[in-house]
Order: sequence, then structure tokens, then C-alpha cells
Amino acid sequence: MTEKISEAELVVMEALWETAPQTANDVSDRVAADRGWSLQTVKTLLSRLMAKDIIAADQDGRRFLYRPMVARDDYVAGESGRLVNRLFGGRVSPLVAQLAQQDQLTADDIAELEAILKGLKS
Amino acid sequence: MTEKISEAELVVMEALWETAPQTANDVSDRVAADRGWSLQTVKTLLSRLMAKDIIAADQDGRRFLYRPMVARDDYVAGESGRLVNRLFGGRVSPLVAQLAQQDQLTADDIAELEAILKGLKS
DNA sequence: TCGCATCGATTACGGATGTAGTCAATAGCC
DNA sequence: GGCTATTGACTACATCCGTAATCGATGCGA
Repeated sequence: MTEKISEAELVVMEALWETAPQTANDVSDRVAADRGWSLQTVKTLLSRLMAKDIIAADQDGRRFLYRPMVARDDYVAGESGRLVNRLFGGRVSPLVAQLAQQDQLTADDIAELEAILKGLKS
Repeated sequence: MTEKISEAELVVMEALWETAPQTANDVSDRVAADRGWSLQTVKTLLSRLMAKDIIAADQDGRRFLYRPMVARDDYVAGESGRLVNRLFGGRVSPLVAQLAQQDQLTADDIAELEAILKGLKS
């Protein structure tokens, strides 16, 4: 059971999932655009992620190269499962029904869902 | 934009969504089973939910009857949408693909999903 | 070799959260 | 009419989170 990733930490994780390994500066630059965080803030987040064993760092000269220890897919799987359990009693179809009602389903989504279902039935 | 409902607050909300209105004692009894919280804890959570305008209370003699101001469906819709946006770039099908891969899809789910899709295409 | 720039580590601090104790009012019992 | 139990309000306090400043080590240019 990996520890919880906070909202701000997740932003850092997305940067690391996109490219790894990266230095603190790399991450900061990548993230600064949207969030306007200082370099220090990003470093703190990296430290916290290290403390939670969600990322690791390899020394490279006198700085560190950070890389994820948790795959994005695994994280996403955990979060999705948690949501489905918390709000839909573990059932997936009500979730989709919910999203369908919100018009969050694009035509592409519908086509892909059909493909997924077809695959499952085989 | 309703304010954020914390994990502990959500437990109280579930009790209120199930039955409303209820007194603080009712909620506490209902919730005590799983969580073992003291009555005071539940009251604090009720206060915070009141402060966030997520529930309301009507005086009944010298106590209050609490009731939700936010429908469970609305909350669930918000959370689902948020998850899909945060983790799947707003696309629903990757979410379902993800859950399918985790074997979170029951046969019933699959049948229901097909029904939902059929409804959408009409 | 000496100062400066750079890097990670440590510390800070306000707000949210989880959990609960205490207080003041009040209503009912004796 | 005074005591006690109940109820909501207020207060407490440790932890986590978001955001950042500061510190100490170290490598590099002058």
C-alpha cells in the first residue's frame, strides 16, 4: 500500500512520469509554467515523495536524478479503484452511467468502450 | 462550486444521505459501528459541514435535525468528473480500460455497460 | 585559494483535517 | 427550586499540506 500522493505532489509526479530521470531543476522548470512554484517548493515536494518511497534519487555528481518508483498505471489503478469503491460500492457501471449523464462521454469514448467490452466477452 | 468534503466528513454525509433528517446522536450511532468515533467527533464534523453549507439543520426543540443540502448524485458527479480529468485527461474510456484490466468489471457490469452504450447511440 | 553559485537538507508557518475534551445553556426529574 | 443529563458551541492539538526561506556543504571560476 503506497502512501497517499497529495495534489501538489501529483503535479511533480506527472512531470516525472513524463520524463525520467530528471533533476530538481528540470522538474521545477517543467512545472513552473502551470503552477508558478518556486524551485524550493518543488524540492520540498520531491523530498516528501522520497520520504514516502514514491520516488527515488540517484546521485549524479553533486545533484540528484529523481525517478518514479511507482508506475503511473499503478497509481491510476489504485485511485480509480478507490473512487469506485468509495462512491459506487465497487460497481463500475454506475460510474459510467454517471459520466454518461454528465455528457462526459465523447463519440470516441463510446466506440472505445464498445471495443473494450467486446474484448472482455471473448 | 461546493466546498471540498473531507474523508471523515464523507462518512457523515453517507449517513445523512441514507436517512435524513437525523439528530447528531442518530448520525453518531449509525457511524460509530465502523469508525468508533466519539459523539463529539461526529458533532465537530457536522459543524464543519454546516460551515461549508453542505448540510443544514432545523431546530427541533433543543436539538437540531441535520439534512444534506448537496445531493449525493451531485457530489458523486463532481468527484467522478474530477478524477477523470485529473488522471485520464477527461477521457472516460481509459478509465474503464483501467478498471477492466484490474478485473473490477463483473459480468453484470459488462451487461449494464452494454445497455448504457446502446442507450447512448440511439 | 577565496568567494560565489548551486544543490540538497532543515526549518517555518498558516490552513485543513482528524479526533476529541470542555463549557454554557437548558430541560427534565426529584 | 435545585441537581443532573443532554445538546450544541468553543477550544485543543497533532498531523498533513502548500508554499517557501534559510542553512550548510561543495564545486567552480577568477
